[in-house]
Amino acid sequence: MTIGLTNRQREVLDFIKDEIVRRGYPPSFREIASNFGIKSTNGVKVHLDALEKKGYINRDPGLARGIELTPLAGAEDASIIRNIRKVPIIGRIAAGVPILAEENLDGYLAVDTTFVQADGVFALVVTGDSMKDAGIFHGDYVLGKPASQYFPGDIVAAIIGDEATVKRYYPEGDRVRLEPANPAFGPIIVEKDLDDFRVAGKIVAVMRKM
Amino acid sequence: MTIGLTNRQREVLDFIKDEIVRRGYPPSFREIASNFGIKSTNGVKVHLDALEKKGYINRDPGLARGIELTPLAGAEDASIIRNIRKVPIIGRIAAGVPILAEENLDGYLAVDTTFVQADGVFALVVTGDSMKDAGIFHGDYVLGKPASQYFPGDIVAAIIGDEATVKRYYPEGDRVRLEPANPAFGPIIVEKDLDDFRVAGKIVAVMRKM
DNA sequence: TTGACAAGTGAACATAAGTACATTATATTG
DNA sequence: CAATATAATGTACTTATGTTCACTTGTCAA
Repeated sequence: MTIGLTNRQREVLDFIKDEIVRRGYPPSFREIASNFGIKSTNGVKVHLDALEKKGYINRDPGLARGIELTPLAGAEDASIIRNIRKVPIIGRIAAGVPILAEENLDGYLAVDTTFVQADGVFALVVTGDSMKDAGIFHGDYVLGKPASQYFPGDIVAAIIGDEATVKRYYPEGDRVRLEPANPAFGPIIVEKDLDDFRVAGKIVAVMRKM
Repeated sequence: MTIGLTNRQREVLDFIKDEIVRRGYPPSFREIASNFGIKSTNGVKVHLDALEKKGYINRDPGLARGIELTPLAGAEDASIIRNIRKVPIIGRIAAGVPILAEENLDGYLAVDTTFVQADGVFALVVTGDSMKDAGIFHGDYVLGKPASQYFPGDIVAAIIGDEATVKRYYPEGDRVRLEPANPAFGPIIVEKDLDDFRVAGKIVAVMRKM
């Protein structure tokens, strides 16, 4: 058995999905057959059996139009909404407005609640490889969670002027040392009470597209 | 005719909606009947005829489970969940079943479609730090996408026996070298055609909870 | 107190839809 | 070349599902 789907199986699965979206219920064997020019319902059955064995659909034997899509097939049922948070993506940071202000937003990222429980979490796209050794690369999304207090060694998203940067946080008297995790970079030292400096949140998750 | 819906008609409509959400396809006459303790399919038919006449559903005569909800019935717009995929999390891998078989599943992870477009993508929790230098740590979720072909240097999820491992893929004749990204670990060499070895997918995303 | 409507029973029926099995064709691969 | 996987055909069959019709019961308003 092919591990993935054969071309034909994929075509059949796509047709089923389209029909469900279009009509609200799955097609019958004969409808599938006629769509593909297949002249025997058994030709269809073989495909559906394969799709079921491979975990893309579920069927109750004998049930008319009883094709159930599994999440594998990209079925999105409403139950999913419960474990989802929409997290604002912070883009360019405008001066003088709160970080989560609309001007700064660059869309939303849907995130499973295993990654964020709290409100107020935001996402940021990392630029540069200064946190490489902490497994945070250029282009990664990081999720930041605002906290009332930050501890030495925390990886935080800090706003300096109109730029956000991700670094390790080390308070040092009335200054803060922002330490990269990459020997090729040096630390940034800033005055704690500087007007255009603030820590926006502690990094609680990293997400990378490859 | 009552202008709005009678209580009974509303109940029936709600049941139909629930069933569609729950199973992905509408109930049959007899399923509706049995849910309400109605002993004749005709009892159901009268309700459905009324619902259709009042514009809450559409039906194709004679069609099994051919109930279509109209916008009047509150066929909610799914746009909130349009950009979300549920991805199955592979846990322990049972022998002799496809990797995505139910036995292997350990729940689902909701993922933004910026991270996965294709179907068939699965998630895996990484064990060990053998891919540390590639920014993949112990405990990270990785998303794997089955492909028809894998190229040298691809980071892949490979199944060896009942274990999944994430490594760089290097084909070498009739063998495959699975190369870690951590000098503390050595490569794994396996026969390509070994029964209990297969490449399950190419890693397309990494997600880390911190 | 009649009529209209909602809600339902029960049985017979027609057809839509899934199942089973034997058989064919065409690639691919060792 | 034999073996295997994929993708079908065709027929017969079973069962799931929708339809029709005659009849009942209860409620409510004219």
